[in-house]
Amino acid sequence: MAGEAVEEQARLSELDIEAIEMFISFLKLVGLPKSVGEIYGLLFVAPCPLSMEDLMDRLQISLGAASQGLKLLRSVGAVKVVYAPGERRDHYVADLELSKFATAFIKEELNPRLERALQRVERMEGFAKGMDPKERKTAFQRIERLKHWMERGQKMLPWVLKFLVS
Amino acid sequence: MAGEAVEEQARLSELDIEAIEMFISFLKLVGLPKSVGEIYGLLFVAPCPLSMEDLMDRLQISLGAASQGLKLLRSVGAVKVVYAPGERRDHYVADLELSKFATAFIKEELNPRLERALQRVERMEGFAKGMDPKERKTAFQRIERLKHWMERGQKMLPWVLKFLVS
DNA sequence: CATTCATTTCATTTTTTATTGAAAAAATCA
DNA sequence: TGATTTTTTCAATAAAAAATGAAATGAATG
Repeated sequence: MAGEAVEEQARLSELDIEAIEMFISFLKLVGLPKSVGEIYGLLFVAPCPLSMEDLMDRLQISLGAASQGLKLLRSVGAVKVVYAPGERRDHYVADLELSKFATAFIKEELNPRLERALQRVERMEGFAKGMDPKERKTAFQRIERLKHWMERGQKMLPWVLKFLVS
Repeated sequence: MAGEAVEEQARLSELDIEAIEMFISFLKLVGLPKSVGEIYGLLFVAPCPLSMEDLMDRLQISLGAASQGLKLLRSVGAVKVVYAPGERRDHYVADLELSKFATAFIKEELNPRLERALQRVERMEGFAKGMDPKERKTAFQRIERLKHWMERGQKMLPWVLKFLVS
């Protein structure tokens, strides 16, 4: 009980910083907050599993941010728990398969929107039927174009997925 | 000077609302604010060109939001100005080519990040060289994986673009 | 099973982003 | 040109999103 838990300086290497900045930037693209990018970036280049406290100390983020960020990353499969024998704390490693983010984005963001959009298009066609002739024609043309785009999107997605999932 | 400019009720049809909601949802995906989705959605189904005031009245958005939203939409080519003879105000129509949004996103968001990322990867390789043997190996493996992914992304983009641009 | 340590949850605060509207600038018209 | 209308800009405000940290929950240890 003598050696006190002196606050570790917990520095980040230049390599760490590059990785972190890179992932902040890319994950923002799919709507993920900075803290998630930080966590994943650090884990991506970490030579060994890190505990939540390691992450908090080195990234200077709060308990809540660390816990929530890890939860999210686990939920998309981008981070795995590693049971370190003799250690009380859970330790985490990055799953290096970056397609995890893309597939999660497609499943959680894109596909639901596409589905809702298809329902909308049907409703829109219903509304367009009740318009007067001249306007109806252009309305249908435009709705048709929307449909065309959704179909195109739905055709492209599986292809993109196949391309992404190594 | 008798007939006063009584505030128009400026209702939105059910069709308008479906279109607006749909575009709010999709454009948010590429980082565009709600007001931009509203404007484009309304123009997309409008049977005739609308003025900025039309948009403000019907969408209940401010002058600033209308002006800035139109500016952005024009800048990506998603909205065109139509000169209505005898009319003082500019009128706007939607360019129905939805790929405009995708290409703008790729040019303005994706590509710049990819370029920065490639520079980062080079720097990271430099840093990794100065690490001790055991850590160096894994570091290089991971950086290699990043490179692999960027290349894959860069290969896929032109293909996606070709697919999108009808 | 009681205590300690680790993690999650969530109300609050902070930060970021979007919207507003008044003032400036630009365009139109007589 | 000068009066008037339209559009842009931007500082202030409002709204949305993210981060914080204290309290609740859940595990591990002895």
